[in-house]
Amino acid sequence: MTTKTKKAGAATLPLNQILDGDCIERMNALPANSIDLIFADPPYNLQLKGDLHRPDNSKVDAVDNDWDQFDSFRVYDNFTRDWLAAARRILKPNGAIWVIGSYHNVFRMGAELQNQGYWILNDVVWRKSNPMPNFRGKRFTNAHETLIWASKEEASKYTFNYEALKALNEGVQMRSDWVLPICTGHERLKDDNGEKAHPTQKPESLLHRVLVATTNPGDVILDPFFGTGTTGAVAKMLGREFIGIEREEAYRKVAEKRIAKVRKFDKEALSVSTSKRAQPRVPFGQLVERGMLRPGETLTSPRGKIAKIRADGTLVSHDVKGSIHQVGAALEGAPSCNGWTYWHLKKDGKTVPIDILRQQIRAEMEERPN
Amino acid sequence: MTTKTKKAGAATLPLNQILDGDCIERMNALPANSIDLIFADPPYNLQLKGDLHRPDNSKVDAVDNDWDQFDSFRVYDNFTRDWLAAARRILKPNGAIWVIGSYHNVFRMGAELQNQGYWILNDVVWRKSNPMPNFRGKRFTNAHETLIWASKEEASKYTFNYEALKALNEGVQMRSDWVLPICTGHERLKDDNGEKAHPTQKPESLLHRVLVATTNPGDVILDPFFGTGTTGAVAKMLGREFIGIEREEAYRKVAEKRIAKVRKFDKEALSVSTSKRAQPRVPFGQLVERGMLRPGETLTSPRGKIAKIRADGTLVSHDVKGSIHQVGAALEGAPSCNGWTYWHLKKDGKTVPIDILRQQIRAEMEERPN
DNA sequence: CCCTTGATTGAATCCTGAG
DNA sequence: ACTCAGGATTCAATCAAGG
Repeated sequence: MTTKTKKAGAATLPLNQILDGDCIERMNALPANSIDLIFADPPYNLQLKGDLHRPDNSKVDAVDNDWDQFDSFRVYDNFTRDWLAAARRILKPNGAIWVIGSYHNVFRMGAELQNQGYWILNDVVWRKSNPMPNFRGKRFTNAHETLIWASKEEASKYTFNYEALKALNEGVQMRSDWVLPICTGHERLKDDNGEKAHPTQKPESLLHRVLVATTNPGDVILDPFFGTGTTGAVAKMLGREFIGIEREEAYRKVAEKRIAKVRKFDKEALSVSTSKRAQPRVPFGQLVERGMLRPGETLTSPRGKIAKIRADGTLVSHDVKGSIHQVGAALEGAPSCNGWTYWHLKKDGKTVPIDILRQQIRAEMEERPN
Repeated sequence: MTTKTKKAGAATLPLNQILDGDCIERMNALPANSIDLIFADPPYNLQLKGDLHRPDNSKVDAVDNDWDQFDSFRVYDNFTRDWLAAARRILKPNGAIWVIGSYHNVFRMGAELQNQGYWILNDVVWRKSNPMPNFRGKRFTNAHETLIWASKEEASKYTFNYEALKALNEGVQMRSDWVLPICTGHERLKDDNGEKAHPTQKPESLLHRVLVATTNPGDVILDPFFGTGTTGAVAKMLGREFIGIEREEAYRKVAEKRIAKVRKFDKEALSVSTSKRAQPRVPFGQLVERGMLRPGETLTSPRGKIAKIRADGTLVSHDVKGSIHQVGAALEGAPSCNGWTYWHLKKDGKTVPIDILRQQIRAEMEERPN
């Protein structure tokens, strides 16, 4: 993967680069509706305190009376409002965002996401398997951080690789609580003095799960608080494109060096389990046309209902006529019915769902795609 | 424990009673600085559209009660602001509050808590061991709810029974994520028709942990959204005083009957509250996410079969795709296969089963349980 | 009595493409 | 924008019934 640009409407995107400067200005300079996914790990209120200014630009002092505290929330809220608005503009209509935070800032981010019309899809808890203990024993060990996954708007057709995530979780659907270790050991980047290069480096396993779940290969992922580039490193591994924004030169340098060393996984490794929805549609009538089923033959349901196949690929059962789905639904008094799994036929003495015939056709299409 | 009143400054408190009517008016009628702890489970403002059916076509019994309907975020925010303000006035200076919610409302509650000068001590995640799945496969299983624990103000000397919680947790610090089952079975209260008496009854184990952690015997606990009285029932068991407020007569009746039956220090209830530790199940996908195995790497079987690892933790070998177990079984023509012992990798020149990687992760979990 | 099997259920912002 | 219809989609726990 090399640095390149990508056409997005009239303008181009600076792909696989780390932009310097203020993330709001940088995002405002990008074309609207051009980004597939944003991952954002913004600074927390506490860490911002030294930098905070009142709306009139006077410095906020460290006194913790109520007014000052409210004032600092207001400054943080303005900051949150502005970067979330800039992010929303550049997201594609079907784009989505992830934000991560702790109780210091995540409630304000979540409320502002909702206020701006983002549509929350899940809040996800990153449950740290090796958190820092609470040394003074005055509170519960702070053992998790919260992520919020939201689409640009309620109507967005967001990306979610359900089957891949289910595969990652040994065949049961992935839950909203993720147990993952914090970033330590050789993965934790050090600066020239051997100190940790960034105070809150996120583990690559976290980004791996986020990107496998909610992007596809080739998607463009933007991280406005790039830090030491975990998002970029994992995006590159997974065959995605990234755009990073980071105002601290020291972090940019570490990130560039880090990402240069990353190798992309090979193509076959990047394909993931897909759902049936992604497979080609096979009309039931095709089974009849192909002679796999004969008009006049009967199908049975698990509970003993019977229907007869007609030449046009519809079924008839007493006075009910229609598609395999409609007749199944009508006989069960159900709002809907998947006829492919509902109706069965006798084959070699065994009763099997007609879906196995569809699978045969799909296998053929796989071999000889048209 | 009987109904009684307690001197609180000039006024008295209606202890161990369920007050009817609006919780804001009722709280405003109580003396200031008189309550030790508030536990609040307000309406979540779920915004459900159509019906939802399970794959077997049964209909999900949704929370569609009038009390959960709000016209807009603005209306909900005003409601939240008013009841949180009323709650704060009646809390003692060293008092604290717990609120519980989901992503629909918890961010708005958290932000307003901060705005009003409450001091957040922890956000706590209730990880449900048996949540309702995501039936359509469109999102992550919504497997948790969030609690926020906050003191009345930053300077409050709040109650935290560190050692008791540590004991509850088999000798290690209690973390901010709690694994507890949802309320089902005989604990779930039924109405006269045998239907669930309340759509969102909380488990007693949850309240047990909250009250043991942050109150002492004799403390006064107020619940402004009392429902069927879980807070009151557990408070009574644990020798605390409670005040409930509930505007629905049906819920009040159920709660009164329930609490009358509760005996103090009910041993069985105590034993229910300590959740058994979950078996550490390690999905193969986690080895990939954690970088212990790389997508694209190959695994081998004892008899020389080869498979390649994909980014979602599945394997591919020629035209066979699936979990480590599925692919192993297919290649051997066997009905099943333990992929952990079947598949091997090269490590330090030796061929070893991938199970040693799982053992590594389990060892880590052993060291730092929970 | 035990064991197996099947039915039921839980705070849910739960479909999508063709016409 | 809309409607219509194909057809994809579930985990853990409790409890009752049957063997």
